[in-house]
Amino acid sequence: MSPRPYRLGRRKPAAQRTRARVLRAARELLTARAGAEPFSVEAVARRARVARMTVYHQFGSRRGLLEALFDSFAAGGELPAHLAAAFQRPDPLESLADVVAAFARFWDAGRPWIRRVRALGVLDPELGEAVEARNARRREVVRVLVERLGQRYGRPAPGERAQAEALLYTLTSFETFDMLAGPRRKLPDVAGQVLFLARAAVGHPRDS
Amino acid sequence: MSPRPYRLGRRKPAAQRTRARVLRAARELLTARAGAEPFSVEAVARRARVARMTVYHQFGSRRGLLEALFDSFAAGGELPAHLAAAFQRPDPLESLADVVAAFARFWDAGRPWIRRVRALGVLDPELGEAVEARNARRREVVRVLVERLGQRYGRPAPGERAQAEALLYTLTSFETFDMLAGPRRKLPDVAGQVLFLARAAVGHPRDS
DNA sequence: ACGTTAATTGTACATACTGTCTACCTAAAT
DNA sequence: ATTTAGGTAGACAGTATGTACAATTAACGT
Repeated sequence: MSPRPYRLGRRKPAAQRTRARVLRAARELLTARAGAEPFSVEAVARRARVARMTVYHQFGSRRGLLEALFDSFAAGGELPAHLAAAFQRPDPLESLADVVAAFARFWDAGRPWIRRVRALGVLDPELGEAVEARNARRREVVRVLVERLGQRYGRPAPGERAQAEALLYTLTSFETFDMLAGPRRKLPDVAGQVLFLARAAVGHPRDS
Repeated sequence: MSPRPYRLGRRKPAAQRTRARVLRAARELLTARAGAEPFSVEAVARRARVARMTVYHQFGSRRGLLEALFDSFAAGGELPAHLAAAFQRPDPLESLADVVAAFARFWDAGRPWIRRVRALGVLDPELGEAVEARNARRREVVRVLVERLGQRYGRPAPGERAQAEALLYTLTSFETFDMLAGPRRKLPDVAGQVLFLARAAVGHPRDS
């Protein structure tokens, strides 16, 4: 009765390839220009040339597919490396600049479809929670940053620390980048503006 | 063959009452807590105790309903009066403070459902355009504000003006307020933080 | 008073999507 | 050879949109 042991072996890469194909199709579908075919499991399956049942088999549900998409993006990018490099800097103000730049590149890379996924997250509370959980890392980054700034430049007011965290969290959000970038602003410009506000938020306007 | 003239007369208020009832139901449905029944014409009609056909008759489509909802909110509030008052101020920096406060109250009043409508706007491009058009007024407000600041305090650099406009437009957006407010921050706190950043954005940090 | 108009409703329809289920085929593992 | 699991196919119930057509009702114009 107990199932005999079974490892996937050679089948695993094949399965992961179809998985990747589905994720790619989902990303493309969400990126789709103004025509905007609505995002549906059916459409994803069609585009990936896969049976709809395969999608459910691999991701469980529409929600699972979107969460997996978000994760694959976060895992595949260079964000962790950039953040690590940012915290190597001796001066926390330089860390701040690097962190802002890192998130700017990160958001910019996935701009068209991240916007849609976040919108879906607003409409579907459970998906929203999952998406929000992906921001926990950013929350932590901001917290550490503010802490180091406090140590280096000494601003011990307890309320101010929370305020600075809230501001930086908002300023480094996807929404801020997305709105500031608008339809055609260049990435460096936007990152520069965000950094400008971020420095003001932590009490260090202009250049030092 | 030409239809004989016909004014609604006494029937008009009755029709507008059902219209209002439908809009109210829509707003309530969008505000619905975590349970989050999905927003659908069917659900709105049920809640308004009205036939689904009536909704289509009055608003044309799901999209039309949402646009009408947005408009009714903008028309009904005190925002225009607050903005007018803001621009009465002699000092444009005081105008800025009032404008920020006005939008803060405006967004705060409709927070739960505005978030959802905007998400729907991201997913449905045509609705998105309609929603974006509602922001034209804010865009203009920001433009005039920056212009007056330039006249009063003299910062003629042409690029800087566009930058300041972009920043203020982003800072006064619903998304900024919504993120900064989080689940439980108080309105005055948030407005204060936004104003803080806004002053920095136009080159007047702190108090004067 | 009587025909007309428009708001509202009821029913039905074509289309599309979600999630679930059952059955099946097949390549790979044991 | 037998078992396991990935992928497929078809059907199903439930819900949604948008449209069409007919019916009801109350106010309107003459």
